[in-house]
Amino acid sequence: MRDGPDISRIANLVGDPARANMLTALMDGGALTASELALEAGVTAQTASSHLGKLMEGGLLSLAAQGRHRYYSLAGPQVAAMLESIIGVAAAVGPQRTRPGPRDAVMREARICYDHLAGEHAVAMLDGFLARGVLIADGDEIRLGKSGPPHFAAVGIDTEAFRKQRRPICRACLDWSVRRSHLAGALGAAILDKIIAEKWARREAESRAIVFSPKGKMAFEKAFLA
Amino acid sequence: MRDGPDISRIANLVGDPARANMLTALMDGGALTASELALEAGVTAQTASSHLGKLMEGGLLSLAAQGRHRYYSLAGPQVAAMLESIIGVAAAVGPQRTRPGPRDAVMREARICYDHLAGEHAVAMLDGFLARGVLIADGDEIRLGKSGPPHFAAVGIDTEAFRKQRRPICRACLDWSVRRSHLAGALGAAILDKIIAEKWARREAESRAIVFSPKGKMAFEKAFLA
DNA sequence: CTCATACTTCGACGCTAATCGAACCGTCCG
DNA sequence: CGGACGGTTCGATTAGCGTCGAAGTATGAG
Repeated sequence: MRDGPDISRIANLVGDPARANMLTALMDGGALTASELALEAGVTAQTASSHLGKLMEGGLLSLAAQGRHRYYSLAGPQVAAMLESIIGVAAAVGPQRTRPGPRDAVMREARICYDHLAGEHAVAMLDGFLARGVLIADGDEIRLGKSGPPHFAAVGIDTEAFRKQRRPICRACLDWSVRRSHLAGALGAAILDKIIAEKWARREAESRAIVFSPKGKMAFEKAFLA
Repeated sequence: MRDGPDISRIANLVGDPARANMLTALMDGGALTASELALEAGVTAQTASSHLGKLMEGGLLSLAAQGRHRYYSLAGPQVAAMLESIIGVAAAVGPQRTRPGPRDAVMREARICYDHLAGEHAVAMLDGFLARGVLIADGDEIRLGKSGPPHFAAVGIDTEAFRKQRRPICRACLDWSVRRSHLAGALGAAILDKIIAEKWARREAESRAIVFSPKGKMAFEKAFLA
């Protein structure tokens, strides 16, 4: 009845909550294992496997098998752009139903995004890193600047050790609330670890929100924003 | 488990074939009645009404009630852009499954889009109209040029009669195969009517493809491309 | 008023698809 | 080797949704 490519087939793939969660978790361009994606989506491994199969068949994901791990990632920037635009519509249209309460304000300020910090503080932090040359934006990628390693070593984060991992050290991750990038990757994860370890902030129960203590916030700003 | 707006809710709305057809039919920015959309989607009026209700609740459509007609249109350019990007992914990913056979080549060349001509011939025709000033592009809209009415009157199409209808005379409709606009609206429908009435071309059975006869093609080009 | 048209609501049917338990293939490690 | 772990496949259950027939509401025409 209609011409053109099968748009509903693609949209239907994104239309399932579990699959949508998986896709958004991959939006930073990274690769995650099937188990990680199952956890992210909040479903069991079998269910996740079924979903991943459908996403593969639909051409939205690409797969890199390494040993007994299978790393899934988005099939390309076009897919990421599509998800972006859907998020845009959902954000423009969604507020009608989820009224922004105090919890949401906290979420906007600081929260956990997979394993790193997100929200206004995270965006400000990345801005600061880039402004001071601690990190350098290289197109889509982010690299350590010359002053990077000593800067992080001063607060007890060994960037040299990251190089041994397969995981990229720095990665930009789009922040839905601020609409700009924050820092993901191994370094982003290490910074979050430090925030938790130093007890500068604590996780809200049953939520992804992060609440800084007054003293913790000052220490955090001194360490990463100065 | 995940932050941000409810992306799966939006995608799910587009994920149904009937709804996807309705949305793509509205992608030219025009407004269509509930009955027209039902026809476009290939479902009954009741089913269409149910779908339209969901699309409204989801914030993807806006509604203008006029008498006993209810004109639905996309809620905004953001929605259109989202659909664009989904179409882009579907087109990039789809070809793997529907290999382009001879039937598809015919479809690309000429086919019916609701009630008007689409495909390469249709795009070339609109290009010609605009180049010669028969039609004038006015931003997103298309109007009749000064030479328009006599030009169409010469082939037996009375553009004056169109003015009595509520339906817009000219409308641009995005062509999925050529990725540029072709002519829709009352004038587009009248041209297709003439093509069929003069037996310049015939409809393929069970398909939306249109096949021109050699003589018919010459007559068509003489009438609309000269 | 009566009839026709445009559209929505109600109710019931059928089918798809999401989900999980359990069993089945691999790979890594001791 | 054998055991642990990561992933997928199979099967069965269940819930949700799309679909249409029929009835209901509103608008317009004669």
